[in-house]
Amino acid sequence: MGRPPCCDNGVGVKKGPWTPEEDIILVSYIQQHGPGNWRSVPENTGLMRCSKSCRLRWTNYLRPGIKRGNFTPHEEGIIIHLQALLGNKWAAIASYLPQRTDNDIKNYWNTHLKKKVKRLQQQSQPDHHYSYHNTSTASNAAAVAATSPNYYNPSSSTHLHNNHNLEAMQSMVSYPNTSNEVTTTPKVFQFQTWMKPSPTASAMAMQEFQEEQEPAAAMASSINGCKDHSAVMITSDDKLSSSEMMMAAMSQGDADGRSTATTTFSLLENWLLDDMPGQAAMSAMDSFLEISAGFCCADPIMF
DNA sequence: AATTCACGCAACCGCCCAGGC
DNA sequence: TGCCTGGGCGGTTGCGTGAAT
Repeated sequence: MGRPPCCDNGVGVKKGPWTPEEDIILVSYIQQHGPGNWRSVPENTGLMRCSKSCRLRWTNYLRPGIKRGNFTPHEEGIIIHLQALLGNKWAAIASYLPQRTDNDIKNYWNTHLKKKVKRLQQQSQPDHHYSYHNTSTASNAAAVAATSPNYYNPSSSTHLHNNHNLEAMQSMVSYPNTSNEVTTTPKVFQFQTWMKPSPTASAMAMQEFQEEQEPAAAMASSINGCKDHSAVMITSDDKLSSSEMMMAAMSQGDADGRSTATTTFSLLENWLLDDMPGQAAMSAMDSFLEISAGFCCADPIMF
């Protein structure tokens, strides 16, 4: 027999949409006391809400820095790709899109991207010899992707598959994660996986994003989106997390080309090495640089 | 203009996990 | 060691809104 829901005991616990007044009360309380200890929030504020409801309202709606709606093709690409790699680990995916909430990403996936990916999988099926036993699982999607000739161009990417280096990197992933970020997979391994061939559907989806827009408009959108993103990062008074810098760097790299490659790369280094202590970081860096030497000259990263 | 339908999103529900005792 | 509790997460629901008929 499980524990009763936290809100079960509350006769008179309010449900449904939050009012602006409730929002103000919650925000002002958190501004004074900080987030956390959610149990005490309804007690101390007089809000007739359960603690979970308060936490959700804060994390999904009221928290500063949240970007809502209008997912860019860039963000869609990240979501599709990470969903294929990680499955429905929305919190983990959200950690790569710092301005988005897991709930937002989950909703967007369920309402937009899932259909799109599914449709593209169906479209691509006649063209392939692969049998999709269960394309709903991330592992299968990734497995299919790993052998997909439609997406993966061996001639341009063989340098990304230096087994020696990849093994060296994988051997380091057991170090404790000292970062506060929510990660289910150490960053080095994530990045290594990221550089691997992507799921067929993901690749096709992203191809479709490009095709859906006029090339010039797509380029403008991409650049504007990236620059907006970067502008937010640069002008923000908040201290940037490494993952934020990572995303900004990747955006900037796309927009500005190789001129920012060096800067971008140092940001990538910082982001990757967040996970690791000194000696391991240096060791990882050596391996990473061997791979990245090829990466810099490879086809543009897909986002 | 009224009704129906589809979609998007905020919020809830229930399970799981980690930490404290 | 086991229980209790709070917090986190993913799945699902239900309402509001706009499009279609």
